[in-house]
Amino acid sequence: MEQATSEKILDIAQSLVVAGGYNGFSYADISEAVGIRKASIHHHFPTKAELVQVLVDRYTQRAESGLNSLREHVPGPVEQLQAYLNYWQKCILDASEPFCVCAMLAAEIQMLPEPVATHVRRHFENLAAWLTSVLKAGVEQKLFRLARAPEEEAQILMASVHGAMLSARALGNPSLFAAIVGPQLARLKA
Amino acid sequence: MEQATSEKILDIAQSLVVAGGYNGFSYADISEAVGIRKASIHHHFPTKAELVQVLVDRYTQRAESGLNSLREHVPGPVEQLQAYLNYWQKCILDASEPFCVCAMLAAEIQMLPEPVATHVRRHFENLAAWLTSVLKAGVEQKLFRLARAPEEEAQILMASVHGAMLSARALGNPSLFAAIVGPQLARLKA
DNA sequence: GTTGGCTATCCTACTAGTAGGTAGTTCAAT
DNA sequence: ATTGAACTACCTACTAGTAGGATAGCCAAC
Repeated sequence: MEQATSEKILDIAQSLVVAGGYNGFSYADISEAVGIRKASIHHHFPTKAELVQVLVDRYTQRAESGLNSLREHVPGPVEQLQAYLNYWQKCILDASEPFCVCAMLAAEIQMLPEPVATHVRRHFENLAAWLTSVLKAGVEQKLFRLARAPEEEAQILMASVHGAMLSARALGNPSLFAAIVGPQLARLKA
Repeated sequence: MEQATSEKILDIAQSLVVAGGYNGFSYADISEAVGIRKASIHHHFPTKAELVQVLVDRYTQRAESGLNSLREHVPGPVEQLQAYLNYWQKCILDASEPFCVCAMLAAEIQMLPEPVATHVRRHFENLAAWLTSVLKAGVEQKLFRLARAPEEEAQILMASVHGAMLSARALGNPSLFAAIVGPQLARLKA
């Protein structure tokens, strides 16, 4: 089963966004990477704003269903959180996706087309909500002992994850991600 | 005393970088904001890469001397750290500089001209080193009790700061910065 | 079962506008 | 007289986006 062209376009565009943000790539870049003419990309995605909007939508959709399936299939809040962090650790270590699309776009949110900005904001809200729910479950089962409200601890954890991605990238040291994020999980455990 | 044109150019360029990153602005944008022709900017800064390089250099220089003067003039490691965090909290709340130039550029470090990337990396190293030294001093004076090595805690703190900036921006909630970063300082205190 | 239409995909060729950058000039202050 | 800083005018390359045509597959109707 061949992959659909529009999916290929989105895949390439996503890796380009991860590398350089919204203004860091052009239709010509995608064209070259996919092996298709520029005009053909406009056939699938009339404007750049639409392309990125669909891209972010797909990303948030996948993230949400991925997180929810973790919550269903992984036993225990501690393991769920660990699985989430492991996922990113792997992505960063093997450079398959060394940065979160939405974190990248959030940095330039002021310059983004409004619909894209809205989707990015929603991803942050979703992620915070997921982390909150896992923390709450952990507290109920006496697996976590939090110094603050679960909502607050979720925000702290999310910020640590994004900050750790940034440090790993800035210092060119992929293993820094785990070194920063590991202790943050550890200190939540009861 | 009128401000020098080259400084005006750097000021505008810096605010544009903070808003949209390296590829988020053009000489035309600066031209308009400064009230000068495009070619005149090239007189001061022949290439965009040089302009941003000087910009980052000025930024890191200021940051380093600012941090060092904190360490000299503010009594006590706890207060020094608090002063650093307060500085950013103020910048974000009054929107005067709602994001760190180097954090912004670090996100797109793969696409930056090599000399710029090097300067950005150095800022991360400098900041981590400053935080480490303050934490060490605090431990010696029994003001901090760290669960990990000071170098590690410094990385965690730095990541929290950058992640908190990102969350505040993404969610359009400036006060989120303090809500994330405050508890991180609190948990270090003995 | 072949014809004819419909649609999806991709193409060539083009547009207007913007990117970073250059050449050469003017002009005031040294 | 020289210099620094500004200017006008321009260049080439690239940007997102458009117009219109070629090819192929599918799905009737005959």
